[in-house]
Amino acid sequence: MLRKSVTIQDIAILAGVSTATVSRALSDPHRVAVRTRAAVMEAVTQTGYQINSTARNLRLKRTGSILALVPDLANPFFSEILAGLASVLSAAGFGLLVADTRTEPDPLMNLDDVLNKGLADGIVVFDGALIGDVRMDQLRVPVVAACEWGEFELPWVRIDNEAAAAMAVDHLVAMGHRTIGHVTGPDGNVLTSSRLEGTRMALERHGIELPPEWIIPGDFGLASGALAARRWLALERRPSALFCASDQMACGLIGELRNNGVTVPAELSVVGFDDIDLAAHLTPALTTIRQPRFLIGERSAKMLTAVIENADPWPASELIPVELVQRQSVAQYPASLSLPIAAIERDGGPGGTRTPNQAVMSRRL
Amino acid sequence: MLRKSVTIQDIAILAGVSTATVSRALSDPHRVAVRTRAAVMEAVTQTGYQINSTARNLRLKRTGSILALVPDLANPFFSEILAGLASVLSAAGFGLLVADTRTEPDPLMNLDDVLNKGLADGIVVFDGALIGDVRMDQLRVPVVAACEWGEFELPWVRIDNEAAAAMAVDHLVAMGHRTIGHVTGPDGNVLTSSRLEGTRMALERHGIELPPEWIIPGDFGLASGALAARRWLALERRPSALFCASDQMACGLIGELRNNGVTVPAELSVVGFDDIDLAAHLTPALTTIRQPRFLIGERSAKMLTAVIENADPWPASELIPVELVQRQSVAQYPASLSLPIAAIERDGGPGGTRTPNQAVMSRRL
DNA sequence: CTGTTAGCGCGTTCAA
DNA sequence: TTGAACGCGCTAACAG
Repeated sequence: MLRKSVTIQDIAILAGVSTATVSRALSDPHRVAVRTRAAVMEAVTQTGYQINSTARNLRLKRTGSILALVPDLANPFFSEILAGLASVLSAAGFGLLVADTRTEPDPLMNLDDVLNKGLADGIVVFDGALIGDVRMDQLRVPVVAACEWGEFELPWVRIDNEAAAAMAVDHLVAMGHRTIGHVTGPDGNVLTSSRLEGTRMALERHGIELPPEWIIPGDFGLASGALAARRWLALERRPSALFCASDQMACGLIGELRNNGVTVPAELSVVGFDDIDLAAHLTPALTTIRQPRFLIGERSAKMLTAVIENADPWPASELIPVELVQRQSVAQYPASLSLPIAAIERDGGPGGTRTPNQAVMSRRL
Repeated sequence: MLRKSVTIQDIAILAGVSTATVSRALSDPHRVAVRTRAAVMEAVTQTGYQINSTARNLRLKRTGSILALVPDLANPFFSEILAGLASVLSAAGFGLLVADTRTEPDPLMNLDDVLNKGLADGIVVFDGALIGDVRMDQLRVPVVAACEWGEFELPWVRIDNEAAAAMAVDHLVAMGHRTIGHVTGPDGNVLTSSRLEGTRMALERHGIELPPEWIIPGDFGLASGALAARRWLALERRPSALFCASDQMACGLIGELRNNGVTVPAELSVVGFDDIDLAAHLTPALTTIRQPRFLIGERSAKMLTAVIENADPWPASELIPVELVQRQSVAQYPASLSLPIAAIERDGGPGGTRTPNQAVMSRRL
């Protein structure tokens, strides 16, 4: 397997030059005479020489890779972000190292260690829960916080969760709903609180009450969506619309409702969050808030490489814009309007569920 | 940011010993006197020393990480496999480097290069399409092929796609279906052909015809499932069951059918492939072939680390067992039997759709 | 434009 | 049980 590796020395001898020249010919070709360069290249192709990046990195005092710290690698939410990361990193000559913060050697092992172990030239952290108690003042490498965030001081890339939640609520209000509930994420999560807060504030702005029993606890997962459905069914007074803090929960919710003979959006309108691939292919297709995940990955990577290369110590954080994707899980309220025919009879024109995005977006305050 | 890093030298001076002793105290503690070991450890904690893995790797002639070559990082199918890989790799002290073979610097850049660039101590390749024309005889590091495979000589970890397809078909036959179609993966894919072949052979074994028009082309994606639904609807003579080569297609299919007023499983039984998370939460919950993705990752990693550490040149390839997960997208045929009461009347016992796995498994030849 | 020299930080002989 | 010395393969001064 491991054939004796050919080094820069071998090339030097073969090409009749010094190792320094070989190094230059490889890293900065135009700083070497054409003839010698040719000789070097000849030797390289002839031997199949491959530069030893470990030695190079040692000399350069770098590692050549950046590390993504993900709370759950198996969660598809992150895969597209990783793709975004990889696309800019590989273009910039960095490798992408991934680690699951929940599975690590010791789960939750001293994060300070991971951050300072010198495994990477920079780190993207997706797990806000972990960052809380890290001493930011003595980080060895630049760190960017993506998606989640907390009270720590760190450049970040994320969406405006409160504004996004407000977008969902505004849409439901624009569609005529006045009784709106919210299915939340897990307790203690920043995303949970900010989306709930956004929901609260938007409702308040519209002068709409949010009774505590309409705040249904979830955990972003499918199963908790199904649970939420049962909570909703058990309600004495039910809201006509539910804004779920994740698409997965919306899926679970809609499925369980159907199992109980409740039709979405006829009997309940639902808005999700994320715009996972499946959202467009559910029945009904899910109206949701789209997070540009690939873009989040790209921006995080760009930010990190900028810090590393320019030594720009403090890059500007970025708020990634989200958008409302209207599909078919939200109906006009009262229900009669959701039937095109009824809508025509009443409004004298095609209203109902198929309004194009812009129409509704512009109704926002 | 980058504070002057403390090296083994600093520790040596601080502890009043030589660098060699420090090195030993760290890598092989019991080969050093208790007192000196304590002194070293003291100096280590005092300074916050972190071993420089680049230097270590250079000395040890390794990189400390293994590389996963994935055709599409954004595809959630791989995320769980990556989690499996990461879990055993990090336990074994390796880092997990990921690269998207379609996005790489030059998409599809010379694979020989990637494989031999010396970026990793071992490689897991998930993209069978890439391996085809690599010269296996001069690989610098061990390579394991996962999931996909071709005609090349390489240790692999995968499921038996033909047997898995047969499992799906056998189940449908056991449920009374005699007209069964298949929605395929993309052209030219090994998975596509093996699953189709498995379907073919199983049907033949049961003496059931497979008319060409019941082989509906797909590409594993959601949209192609919806397309397949329209193909099925347009059929003059329709099969009573469809085996889809991926869950995503099954989702798209079921959704589009519902849009057209066709109910699954009442009017069409559907079996998927993969058992993605959502499968259990669709309506109807999807009966499917479960691929243990996390396990596939784990086994690939174990195989690779075994080769690297033991220098076992040729580990035994592994066939990962799959299982049929029965849920609600398959009905007894003829349709009347799908009602439990009818089943009881006829069989004198609880048959129907809820038969435990084993019952069906054992019906296989 | 090119060669010489000196490390990057570590593990590991070989003696003591 | 420990220390001195060497070198993994490469790049960055500094001469020439």
